[in-house]
Amino acid sequence: MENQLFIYNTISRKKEKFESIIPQRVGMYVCGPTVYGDAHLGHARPAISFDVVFRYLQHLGYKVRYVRNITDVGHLENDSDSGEDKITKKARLEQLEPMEIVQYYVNRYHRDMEALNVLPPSIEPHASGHIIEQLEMIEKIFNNGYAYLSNGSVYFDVLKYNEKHQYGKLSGRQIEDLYEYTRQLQGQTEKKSAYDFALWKKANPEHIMRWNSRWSEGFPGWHLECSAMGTKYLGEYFDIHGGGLDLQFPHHECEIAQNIAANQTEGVKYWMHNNMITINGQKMSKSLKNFISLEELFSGQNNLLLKPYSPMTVRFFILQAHYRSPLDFSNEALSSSEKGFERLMNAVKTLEKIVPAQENTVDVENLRNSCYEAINDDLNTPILIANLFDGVKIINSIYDGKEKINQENLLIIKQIYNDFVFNILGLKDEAKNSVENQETLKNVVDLLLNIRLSAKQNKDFATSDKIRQELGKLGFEIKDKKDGFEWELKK
RNA sequence: GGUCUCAUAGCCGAGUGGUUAGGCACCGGUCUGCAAAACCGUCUACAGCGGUUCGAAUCCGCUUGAGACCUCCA
Repeated sequence: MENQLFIYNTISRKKEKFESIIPQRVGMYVCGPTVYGDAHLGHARPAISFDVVFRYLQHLGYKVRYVRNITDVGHLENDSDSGEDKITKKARLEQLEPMEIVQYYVNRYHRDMEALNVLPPSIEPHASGHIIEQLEMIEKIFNNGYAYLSNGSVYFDVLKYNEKHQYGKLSGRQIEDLYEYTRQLQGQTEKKSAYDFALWKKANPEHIMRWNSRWSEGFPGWHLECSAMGTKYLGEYFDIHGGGLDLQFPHHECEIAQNIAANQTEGVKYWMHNNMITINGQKMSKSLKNFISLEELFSGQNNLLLKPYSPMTVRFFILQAHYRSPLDFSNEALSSSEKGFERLMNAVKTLEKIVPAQENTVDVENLRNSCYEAINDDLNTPILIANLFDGVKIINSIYDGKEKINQENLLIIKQIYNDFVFNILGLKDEAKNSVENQETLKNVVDLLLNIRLSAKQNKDFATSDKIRQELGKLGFEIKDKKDGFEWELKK
């Protein structure tokens, strides 16, 4: 029951039962960022979605090798007609070494991912560190007759490939459909047909990032790194390949073609694609310049933001939608996530305060089963969260004395919240490491509230209200209980 | 122009051929010296038009609208 995981496989367009190729082991490759700018909300989505996949597979007892690459060469820029690559352009602009730019943004990417509580992958290979592997792959493709040389550049021969294989299999396209609207690109004349793509690009004189090869001094094509690095670290056939929906075509389609052309295997068993984050109904992306960086989100420094949102608010916001649905950004939505997340965290804290009874009136088994059912159904985190909120009602009712829980079930429900909230969804209590744990401050606040309690007992409400009010101004929330009080510090 | 996806209450977002998703907001109640928190309750939707069906928001068709990909993109 607990490991009946079903995953929606893009290539079959169906939910399929997950069965790893090698028992108890999973190889997973996810397309990482191109490091020429700060990570934005859109980057958080695959990172978090596949972080949950990574966490859940481990929870199920799999030993997972998770590879997420860093793209630091090769991507041609949209508005540049010189065909220079993105990293190079930024470097010349700012008079820095290309690798200095790469390092700068990689560091910042790591910082943002850590804030979001995204676990680091097992291996994080750089495209620039795998030029040899990419050259070897081109060699294989070339020798198998699916590539041709033109002006020092090597192109993949899509028409040739399509004679025996189906180019467009992943994205459900027919090659004829592609023909009509293909844009006129620089270098088009070098290609035999419009949909051929570069495996190796000869570098222009001003192009700084370049490597020697038997064809020319140049750099690898845009789709090759994932094929080469995936194969190197996970083998020619591995379990899961993930990435954004926008990479489905042509990027992942080209990967499949390269894998078959080089190794006679598609390379991947389950293809998973996360949907986009939109803003005003339109995809958030660097090229559309409608993005909000994670740093801005956390600090509130962006005109689109009414206030800052904490990393866990952002994570919770993303998890409240299914990974294959589009998710629209809005301040209202983020704010509700913030409050909802707080409610969930409060219940988890309440759980620690519950004293078990002899009798039991709650059904925690049912709760646990519905949680597994949700996550097993193609990682349905919104349903999982809804179930956890049902549990919040149970927890609060117990704490209010309206329901009873025995020792055994209390341990189970604690386990459920620990597993699902922290280990699988990867949420964490952001207030945890703050003042509430600082002994001295805690004592001081308790002291004040004990004075207030005496004042209340003496019907000196002026004093008691003043204490509550002043503490409130400092961010403390006071909750009066039957025989005393509770408090917590709101950020 | 081609391929495809989606249209759910004030907002965000699941799901389903017949039974309450959930969160946030609002309103009412319990509790409280007053609050807060918590709990309970109210409101209760599936773009429009046809069709299939005992029954459709869920299946089919059409219309309208939105989006993605076809070009770097998470």
